[in-house]
Amino acid sequence: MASVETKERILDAAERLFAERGFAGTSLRSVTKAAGVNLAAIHYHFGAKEALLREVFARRAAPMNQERLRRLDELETAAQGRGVPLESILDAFLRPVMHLQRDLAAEGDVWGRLIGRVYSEPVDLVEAVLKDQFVEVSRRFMDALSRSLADMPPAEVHRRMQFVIGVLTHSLTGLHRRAGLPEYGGENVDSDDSFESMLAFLAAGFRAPLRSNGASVAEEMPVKEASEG
Amino acid sequence: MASVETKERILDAAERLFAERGFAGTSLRSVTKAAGVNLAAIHYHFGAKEALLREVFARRAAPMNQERLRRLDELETAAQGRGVPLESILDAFLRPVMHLQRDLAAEGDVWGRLIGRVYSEPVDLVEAVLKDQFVEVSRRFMDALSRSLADMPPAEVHRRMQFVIGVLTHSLTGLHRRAGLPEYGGENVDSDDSFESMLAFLAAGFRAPLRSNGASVAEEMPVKEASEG
DNA sequence: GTCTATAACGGGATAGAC
DNA sequence: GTCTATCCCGTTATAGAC
Repeated sequence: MASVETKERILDAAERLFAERGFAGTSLRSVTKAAGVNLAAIHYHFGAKEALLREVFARRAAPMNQERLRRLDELETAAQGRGVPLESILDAFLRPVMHLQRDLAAEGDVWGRLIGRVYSEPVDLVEAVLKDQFVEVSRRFMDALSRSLADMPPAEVHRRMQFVIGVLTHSLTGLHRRAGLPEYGGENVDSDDSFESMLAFLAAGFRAPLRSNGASVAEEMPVKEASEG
Repeated sequence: MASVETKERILDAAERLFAERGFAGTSLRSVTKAAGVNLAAIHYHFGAKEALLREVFARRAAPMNQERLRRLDELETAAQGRGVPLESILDAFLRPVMHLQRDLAAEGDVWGRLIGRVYSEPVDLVEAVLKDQFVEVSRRFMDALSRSLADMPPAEVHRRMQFVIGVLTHSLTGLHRRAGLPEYGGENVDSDDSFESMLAFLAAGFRAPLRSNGASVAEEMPVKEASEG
């Protein structure tokens, strides 16, 4: 009876601490302290630290990704094989994250920061904990994008999808709210305006034609006048 | 004499380990082992773990940011107050990172991964270690962008600049090379093609008009029929 | 299911010889 | 400048009482 409460209190506390300090930076003792439980309770319920992170993450990610796939299914059914519009695909990918982030933030939760942070944990940890949650979503959305953007090589679609994920995770960490420059306004990342802005940015970026292979990293930048070095 | 060598060996080893495992996940003992030096040598040369991170980061970031500012100066001089084109500003911001990343990667260095990772360290650490390196660059580029995009509110410019940073840092971590789906090609993030793709994506995204305030996060997504793309 | 107690180890930092 | 040795604390994980 109290076991369920205990388990959820541990999950809540761990979610917050992992989000704020990362995996290595969070001690199990700090979790027990924040949750008001005993150290042994964590090992009883989860077995080990890494398994705790796995459950913390899966608790939110699983329903979120189901919702993403549900929306994509709906779009593809409606499209009847004609290819789903890019904006709709991106919307189906991004909106469930934002919904969940917003709803949980209202309860004081920090899922948004966690998902952003977990992406930058050491690779081994990510593969052990996070990868399973995203394999299907990645494949399904990549396929949908490739069909929608038939002119774009799959490798390029994949690359641009990584840009989308970069924008998403960086926004979710909300780091710039404090690390950014205050004079330009501490806008909330999860506001509706911000989501619309993100969607417009990403859709336009995704559609950008590849430039006529002009400059390369090796060349200098295209400054006309001023000399350079 | 050997002191300089020792100090640089420590910096090199610490750069690699911080990049791979993060700050909290890296022990000073692991650094000494990788560098082949004594534990006390780190405290002699740097004083404390956080100061070591600061020096590791500043060693690369300082010249990189000077180069960014030099390029921006050049552009603004050439523009004679007429406003620098968006693409050139983004180029000046992004290319020095890519140059440095590519040059160091050729020596087996991992600066790219470090800069990507450091951005996702706990906020307090970022403010203590990283913020100083970027205050001037942020202000200068924000000003240039706001002048170039005179129609866009500064808060929106700031928001979109965060999107740029999200794409940049996520690309630099190179995480998707392993966590992504292998069948779509393990493209190198630092290839010239990838840089051109990023620049085209970001410039187009930055120019995207704000949508006519149609949907909001609270509303449902805009599935009409199945029409167009 | 929850507790106390402790094992077994690794962490950052420092003193002081050389 | 570089070393050894050590302090002192925190870490994960487990054993076993209740």
